[in-house]
Amino acid sequence: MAKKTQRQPLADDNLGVATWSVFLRTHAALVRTIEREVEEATGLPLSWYDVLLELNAAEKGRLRMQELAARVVLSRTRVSRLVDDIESAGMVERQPDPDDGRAALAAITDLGRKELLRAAPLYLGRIQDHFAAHLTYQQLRAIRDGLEQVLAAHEHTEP
Amino acid sequence: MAKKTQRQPLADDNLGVATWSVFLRTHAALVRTIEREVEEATGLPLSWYDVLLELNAAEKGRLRMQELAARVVLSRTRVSRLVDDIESAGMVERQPDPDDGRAALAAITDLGRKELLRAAPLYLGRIQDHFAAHLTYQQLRAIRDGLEQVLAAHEHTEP
DNA sequence: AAAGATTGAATAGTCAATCTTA
DNA sequence: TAAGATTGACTATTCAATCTTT
Repeated sequence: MAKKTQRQPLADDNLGVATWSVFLRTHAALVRTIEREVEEATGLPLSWYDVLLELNAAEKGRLRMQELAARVVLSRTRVSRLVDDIESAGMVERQPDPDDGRAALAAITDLGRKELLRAAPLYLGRIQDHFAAHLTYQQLRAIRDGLEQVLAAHEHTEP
Repeated sequence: MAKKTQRQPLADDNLGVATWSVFLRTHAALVRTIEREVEEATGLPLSWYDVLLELNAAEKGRLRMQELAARVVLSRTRVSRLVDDIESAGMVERQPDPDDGRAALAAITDLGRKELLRAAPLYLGRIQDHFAAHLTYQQLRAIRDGLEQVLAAHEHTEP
């Protein structure tokens, strides 16, 4: 009846926890490395890239601050100050929302698009080198589909 | 010759980038939620749990600060101050290293083990609910194995 | 000088309070 | 009053500087 789980009851003795653990460790290692390398190579912090990417993909290249915050991955709760910084660098500009005087729009500028296009291949290259290159097509699909399920379930529960 | 990549050259038009993207989004969403829920339920910050878990698993329940920093996932560069805080709460204690006067050992106390054992089932439950429950056995294995490959490759390149 | 650890100073991230418009 | 955004104040994270021991 004695089982090996007795020896180390808190560790990776079950598949779900082991998967979660490697998920955390991989994120910590890769995000830091890629962030540093992209900033070294382009001068653009990854958080700026994140904002410019979302604005560029949006209708008319602009979004309300709230929507921008919802789409961005890296600096969620800092968007207002982040946009300040990127605006100082001339890569976005704030515009009033014609439909709602309370809202503010952040719009990507020509310089912003230029910088985004310059940085993009470098970022994509790092993702390829550090992440995708080590996985097979089947593994990539399994990870993408699996995590999409997890994320969908999460968005279903949390508002 | 025209291809659809022309339309949206920066977005998720390739599997590697799409997988990376959902990887980032899942991490951002889940870590925040689980962190909050575990702290609410146990009073123990996840960063403390992280430290206690590694110390508990280590030989004699203690590690040199450097080794602890290397094993911890959440607050890598903060270990010294983190151990200060956990020490104030009586869950770890610093000990001199008999073999090297420069080094310091962090050792888990009885209270630390008690708190860890109390928090563990709650943390594991959240991992199950928010993460593992939404994946099949096959998906969990694919994610675990895939990310382990990625991490191994990373540790092979970066020292 | 170099390794191990801690600390100071700067940036990033979070939560609640505030200010403006609907 | 409530929604949208910004700001203040607090905590977390990081990097370089420092202090001690080898």
